[in-house]
Amino acid sequence: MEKYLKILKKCSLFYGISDDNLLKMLTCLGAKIINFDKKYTIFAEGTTAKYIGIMLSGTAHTVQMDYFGNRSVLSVIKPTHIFGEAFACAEAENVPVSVIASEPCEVMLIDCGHILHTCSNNCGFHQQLIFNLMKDLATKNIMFHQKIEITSKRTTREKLLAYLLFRAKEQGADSFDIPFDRQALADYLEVDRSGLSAEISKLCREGILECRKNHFEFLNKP
Amino acid sequence: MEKYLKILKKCSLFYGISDDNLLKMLTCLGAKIINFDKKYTIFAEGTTAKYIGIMLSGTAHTVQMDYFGNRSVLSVIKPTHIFGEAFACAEAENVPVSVIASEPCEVMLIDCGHILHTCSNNCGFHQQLIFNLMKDLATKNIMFHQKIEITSKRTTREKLLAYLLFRAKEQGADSFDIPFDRQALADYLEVDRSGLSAEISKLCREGILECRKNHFEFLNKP
DNA sequence: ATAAATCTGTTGAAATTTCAACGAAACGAG
DNA sequence: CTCGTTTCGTTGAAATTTCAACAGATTTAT
Repeated sequence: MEKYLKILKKCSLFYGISDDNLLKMLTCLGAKIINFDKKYTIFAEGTTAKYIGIMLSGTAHTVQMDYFGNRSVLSVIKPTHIFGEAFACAEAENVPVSVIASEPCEVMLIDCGHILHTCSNNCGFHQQLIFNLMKDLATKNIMFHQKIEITSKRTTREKLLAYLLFRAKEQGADSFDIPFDRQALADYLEVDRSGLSAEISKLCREGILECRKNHFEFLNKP
Repeated sequence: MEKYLKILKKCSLFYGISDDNLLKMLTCLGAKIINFDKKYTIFAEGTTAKYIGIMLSGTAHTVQMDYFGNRSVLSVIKPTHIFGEAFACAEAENVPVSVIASEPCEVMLIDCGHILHTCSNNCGFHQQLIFNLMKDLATKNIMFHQKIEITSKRTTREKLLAYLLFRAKEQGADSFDIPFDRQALADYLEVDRSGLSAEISKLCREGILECRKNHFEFLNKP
């Protein structure tokens, strides 16, 4: 476990908890670590939520499929991020999304019941843990607002610009990277991939944007 | 306060707390009650979140406007519902949405700091309150998933059907009401109002649906 | 009850998106 | 390095959405 301490300390779930206590707590919580290869399913749609996941290394996407097989990417999961906590905390019986590794991953899984119901040993850190979890849930709530704000735009161009302006603001620079390839970006924005490519080209031709793969730069903000 | 007890007891925030304790707690929390007329702003976009709201009577909508003035309705708030808790718990400084009364409302406001930071009197109910708040946040998180699932469909028809099928399932009947007028439904689905009206008419002509104002009935599920 | 305001359904034209198909470029495995 | 695979940008046609405008229905205010 100790080899993951550096990552775990950056995880919002463990904010304000000392190294010693963190390690003891993980044992107490029954935390386990599992590896997933690229494209493997970490949490599967339709199953019952029980575990909270913590990404230790690699990347995964939260993905939703509709009847017709259209894929929608809801979020990107990077090291130190936690995931699945909403379904676990709400005790959902039929999770409507999957979490899929987009590159090889190491994931820590913690049974949510162990967090919510203070253990018989009554470690005092549980209070802090619960508090951290609440702040995380609230923050994710707000992130969904952002996704909805972006995808509620009516045209591909507006969605793309709204998304890129958010990322630029987030990284505090006109020059920035995004964590999606074209198809994943199209899925996130809920638009057609080819139409998205066309729109990116158009913005470049218009001198508003410069783009090389996942790297973008605003030349003139619109 | 006592006249609101019946509503408050149905509020998920106070689940598992006895009447006596609830009334004592409200005093301790400094809860206050405010009235809003139709169309009045309860929480304004751009301000700092501090209070959690509890709807006592009336209805409100969570609304978001983009640069160009397009309105998006994110959720409907009915009596017993709580709102604003995500921003208050995350201590957001610039709330990106407004809450607007869609009919005259009575609202209870509680300073979120009073909930999160156990008071000096150290009433024991705070633990339960915090637990309830967490479950609420997790549940709302899942509701956003649903909105995203619906609006990620590509056509007006698919969005409308996805929405109506959710509502039918929710109310456990093929005959059901929705809490939106046409414009609000169009805003929720992120589509054009006239196109939505046209699609509703079309579904009725096709014998799939029957519709009278806010009341819908599936004759043949698609 | 009446007038004013709001909501709703319809239409057709214009704008936009989706879809399918293709070749070029980038990537990965052996 | 080369082959096979995946990603990417482009295109034009078909499908869909948006927009603007209007009239009938419904609701609200006086």
